[in-house]
Amino acid sequence: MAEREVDRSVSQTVKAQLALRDQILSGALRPGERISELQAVETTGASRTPVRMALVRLEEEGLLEAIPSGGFMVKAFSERDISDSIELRGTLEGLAARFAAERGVSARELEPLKECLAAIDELLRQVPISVDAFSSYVTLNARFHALLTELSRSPPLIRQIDRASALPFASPSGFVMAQSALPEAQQILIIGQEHHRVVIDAIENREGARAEAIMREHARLAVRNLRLALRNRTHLDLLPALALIKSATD
Amino acid sequence: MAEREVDRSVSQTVKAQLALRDQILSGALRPGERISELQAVETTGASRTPVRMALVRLEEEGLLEAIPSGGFMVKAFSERDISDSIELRGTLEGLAARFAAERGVSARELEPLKECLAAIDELLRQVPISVDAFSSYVTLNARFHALLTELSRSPPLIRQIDRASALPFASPSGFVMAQSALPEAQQILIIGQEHHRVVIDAIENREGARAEAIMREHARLAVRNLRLALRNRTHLDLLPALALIKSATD
DNA sequence: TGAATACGCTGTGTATACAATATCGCAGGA
DNA sequence: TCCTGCGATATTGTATACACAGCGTATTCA
Repeated sequence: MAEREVDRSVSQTVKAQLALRDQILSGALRPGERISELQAVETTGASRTPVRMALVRLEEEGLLEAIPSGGFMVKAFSERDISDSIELRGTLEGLAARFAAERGVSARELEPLKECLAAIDELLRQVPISVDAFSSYVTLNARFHALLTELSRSPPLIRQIDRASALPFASPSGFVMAQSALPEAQQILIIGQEHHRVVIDAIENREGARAEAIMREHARLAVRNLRLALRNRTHLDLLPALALIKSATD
Repeated sequence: MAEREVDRSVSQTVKAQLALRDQILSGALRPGERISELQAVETTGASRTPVRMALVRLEEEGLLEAIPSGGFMVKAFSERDISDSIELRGTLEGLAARFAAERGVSARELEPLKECLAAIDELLRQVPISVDAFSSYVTLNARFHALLTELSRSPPLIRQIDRASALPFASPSGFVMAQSALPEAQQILIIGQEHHRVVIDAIENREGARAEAIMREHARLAVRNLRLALRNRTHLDLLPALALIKSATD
């Protein structure tokens, strides 16, 4: 134990998990690289048990992959893996929107969504949008998606959506940031906001099919834009999560 | 250590996980019941570290729930949780079928699916179906769904479908067994088989939307039948997985 | 007699020691 | 020179010990 000071305010497992995730997302650990427990113990300061725990959790999140002979490696993603993940989440959110519409949502429950919508409207009034406003947009957008998911009132579905969003590039914030690299960024944000407006309207009028369709379109748009952004890799370093893309895209 | 003989042929973690899952699914552990590590150590014969590992994995599978103050409890499911889980998997499989259709599948890749289909046809020729044949049907059906999922060639999607099928009542075998309790069981199996036939046809003709629609319908049918089966709880003990349903369905 | 405090026990989180296995390198023989 | 086998080393899997926290109970004081 010696002089290693232990921070008791937060569990060692969580601490190790966060530290490891940072290392992966920041690119300190390259995709495909094997990650050894001992090495992780040194860099995180926790001991082997919590580190192992953290590694297992990160595997579940999808950031790591178990090596059959033992140990873990940083997972590498192809461009298609990423677009599939986004479309996957869109499909799940579509189902959530349909559940919300079919099961009925009170005006009171819809209130936070509408507030979110209005706040984003306010932000988008700026042309061009400032860096600060964009950052607020990312937060509000994530909040909107989370609230929408909750409306489904289906714990199994919510759980699954959370898992699908665990990969940084598949999270609402992730793909908004990817799109921001495009010159048409502002236009894209405005279209996205239009989708948000439509889905609320569809849920209010209990039109399940329409609510579902618009969320899927929302995701498909994101996929198209991500492809564009990857073509002209200009400001792509904006999105550290993309460090996970394997260099040799197949 | 003393006289505890250790089985080295399979990892202790896996052994503990299987033993615990058996206990949960067999109903030895009631839903909502707290499960203590020490108790699990005694019943599984493994030591605390692998047991903890197994508990974490079972939590990820969705069978257990972490208690904030520490420890785990057996998760309880409402009837709606179960039908949502089935519909969720249907939606995911629909996406897989669409991917398969849109991305194209060679005749060679479709071969195993068709063999599966033919084998099931053979089984269904018996009227009424024997217990043995039914058991073969369950296996073949699971195989069909797994093969179909593979055809999507989308690792993220396959991964998600696997997770969605982890809960026993959400797996292909699970809901087939639930439906078997109904008097119209034979008829239901025949309709299901028709769905299988259509999805292969749609994939062959690259009709993504049709392939997707039929898989969703497939799941919706299962949900309807599950509801029926739960109404007249006659042979419901056929499905041990349903031990997880909380007694007071909300 | 009731309430409050203290003590003890059960159980989890963490650390570390030990055992088993896989991989890599080196040496010897074909 | 290449292949194979054996050994050493490194790393994971497993077991257990220790510490701290939460909770229940019992005892004492008002």
